[in-house]
Amino acid sequence: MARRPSPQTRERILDAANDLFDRYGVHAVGMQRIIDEAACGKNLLYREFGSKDELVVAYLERGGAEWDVKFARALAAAATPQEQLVELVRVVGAGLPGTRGCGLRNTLAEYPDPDHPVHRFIVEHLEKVRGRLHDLAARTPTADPDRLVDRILLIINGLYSPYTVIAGEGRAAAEAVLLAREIVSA
Amino acid sequence: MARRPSPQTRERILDAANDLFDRYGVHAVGMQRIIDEAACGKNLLYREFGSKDELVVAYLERGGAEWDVKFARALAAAATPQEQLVELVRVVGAGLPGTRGCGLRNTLAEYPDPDHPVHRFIVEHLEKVRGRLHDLAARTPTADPDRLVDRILLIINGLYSPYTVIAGEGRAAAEAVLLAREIVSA
DNA sequence: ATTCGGACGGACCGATCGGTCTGTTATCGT
DNA sequence: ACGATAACAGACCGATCGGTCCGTCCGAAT
Repeated sequence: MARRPSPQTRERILDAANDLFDRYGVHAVGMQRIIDEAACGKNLLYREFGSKDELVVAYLERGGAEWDVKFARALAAAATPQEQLVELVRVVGAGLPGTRGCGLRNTLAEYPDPDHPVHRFIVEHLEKVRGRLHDLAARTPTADPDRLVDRILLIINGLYSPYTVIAGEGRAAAEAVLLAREIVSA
Repeated sequence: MARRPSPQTRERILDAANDLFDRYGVHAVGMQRIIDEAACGKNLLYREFGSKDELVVAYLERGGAEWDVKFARALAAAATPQEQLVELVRVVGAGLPGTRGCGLRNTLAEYPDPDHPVHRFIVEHLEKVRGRLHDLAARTPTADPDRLVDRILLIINGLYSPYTVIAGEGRAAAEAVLLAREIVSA
């Protein structure tokens, strides 16, 4: 009959939101700014994403997918589970420059209300991450996989700290890999 | 002649701002909310603090002072520089429950613009922290104090991660102390 | 008792927030 | 060519943002 809805509009909007949320944080970015950046009508954005919260969740889903890529890359780059954990730390550190850290963790800080869907989504994702790390740790010769997970997460979370990200992420990233190597071989 | 300005009003306002900023983040808290909480007139707040940015800086100064207390406590609680570093990690971990992490680091994430006075203040403070850690590390028998500082900071920053703070800060705090102990005695 | 000035509440400012709705333009299928 | 519909722009909504300003009230010094 008539004009068909373009399937890539949703992606274009999400691209713009992703960039702005990553750079400035969720609360600091208004919907109009996203609309300007995406060069779309306000109607279109609210058709694709019913509310800002929904858009934020979509942004976080993409962030979670990026983490999956990191995880897969680390698994592929090393043979043993120990080396894979170290490689994961290396991948995280290598991904820091030019970013503001981890969108999921940064956004979690902006939504302290544990009942908020955005908060719940992030915690859920991070628990999944912990689960996958645990699976990996359980396949290492360590006597206490939980402890190994705690330590690796401590390092990764430390790398994602705003302080680390902004001041000298280079040194921290290198040191994190060395520390991770010692931890997994202990 | 007339009524004298009460010297504790400034503290009362700062108390309210401190509590709200700590709990919800800077961007999420409006001035009116602080005024309501402090039960003061809007005039008074803007006489004591010329703008929201100034109030935020005052809030961060108090956060910096709290860090100084933590540092002093760690120095007093142990004899050797190695043990003092471990103690510092322990103090940080012990201070986590019931908080949203570190106000300075959380606020840094909210002010990504490196030219903004709030951003600059935080980076300046954190560099001072690094300096004091370096002084401490230099008095340990380690061959590479810089590396030791990087590792301790990685742990502390990891503890202050929103993820650590919200999900299971107990395990992380205990593990951080153990890891710090291994690091300083390596 | 009068008066001076600080504390307070709130009206008010322009701008922006998230969100809704309408009108115009452009592109498609028939 | 025509008509249907998606995409776009923007007016508009109430609420809130940071910030200014004014009027009232009250406490203390004279």
